[in-house]
Amino acid sequence: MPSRLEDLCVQKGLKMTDQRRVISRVLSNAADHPDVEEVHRRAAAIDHRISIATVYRTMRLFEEAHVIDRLDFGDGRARYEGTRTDHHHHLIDVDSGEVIEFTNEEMERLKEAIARELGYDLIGHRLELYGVPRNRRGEPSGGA
Amino acid sequence: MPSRLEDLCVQKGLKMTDQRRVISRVLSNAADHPDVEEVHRRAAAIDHRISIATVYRTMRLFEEAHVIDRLDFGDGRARYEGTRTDHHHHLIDVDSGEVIEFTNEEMERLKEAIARELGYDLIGHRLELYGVPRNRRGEPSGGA
DNA sequence: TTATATGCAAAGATTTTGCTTTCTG
DNA sequence: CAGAAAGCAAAATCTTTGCATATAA
Repeated sequence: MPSRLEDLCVQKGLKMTDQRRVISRVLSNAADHPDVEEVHRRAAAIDHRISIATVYRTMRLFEEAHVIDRLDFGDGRARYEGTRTDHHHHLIDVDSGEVIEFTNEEMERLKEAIARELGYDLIGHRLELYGVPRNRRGEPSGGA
Repeated sequence: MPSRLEDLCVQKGLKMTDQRRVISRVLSNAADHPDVEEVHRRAAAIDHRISIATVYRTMRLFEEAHVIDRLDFGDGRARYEGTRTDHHHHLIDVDSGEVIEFTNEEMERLKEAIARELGYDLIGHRLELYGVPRNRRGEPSGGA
């Protein structure tokens, strides 16, 4: 059975190879935000005939076709998630590294309003919040 | 005359070398968001006795001391700006690459509220809007 | 003086690319 | 079959680091 993202690829007219099917499946099943190395690891577990170069090339292709979204959590490498219909954002728990997704209608409205006010049409945006759990306390946020 | 950021460094107890003074000055005078290479270029124009390695080390030091903020506009390298008192964000003009800064009190409140609702204390955040000028036309804004 | 900073070049990490072979449509 | 994709390894970016020398406090 074709994965959700595989369907999306076909819909967009992408030529489908075994590798792309596997990567589609990995990303369709991912509940998290894997980086390229992790995608490659999971893909290779399904079918080892897949190189890291192909993963890189495929991620770029998928990104340009809007099949996936590239994320950036500030750690120097790209993370990915399958493109979704809901506009959502991420809160990164800096203690655990956990990523919490959230949606917020007011935020959507506000972003549009700000862009319009500045004379722009919004075509993209990125919001990440970095936080620490509220009931855990005492973390010194001091220097080095 | 010491630059604004040089004062900040001294205030934070950082040992001041000629290189750090020059970098402080470059960043104090920057109205944009230079990357490391650009900082090095400008610093070397003032005093060539400064290596790219020192710029990297100094940027990290300054960032950790909260003398500067690291930004990320999604192009794979870090950008910097002197730390300011106002919480501001960036709208990137994807046509020209120009970066427009803005502040928005409602946004500040909203972010805090969202984090609190999710059970977190906000310690950082990042918001970038990507837009195209509204009075320039012809760009098909199609896509998913 | 003594710990710290700098320069240089080598090493790391992530991502891209040239070229040959393989495969999709 | 023709043009596109994959694999592999080399290269390109951006950033960090080891070590000897120079410098701030």
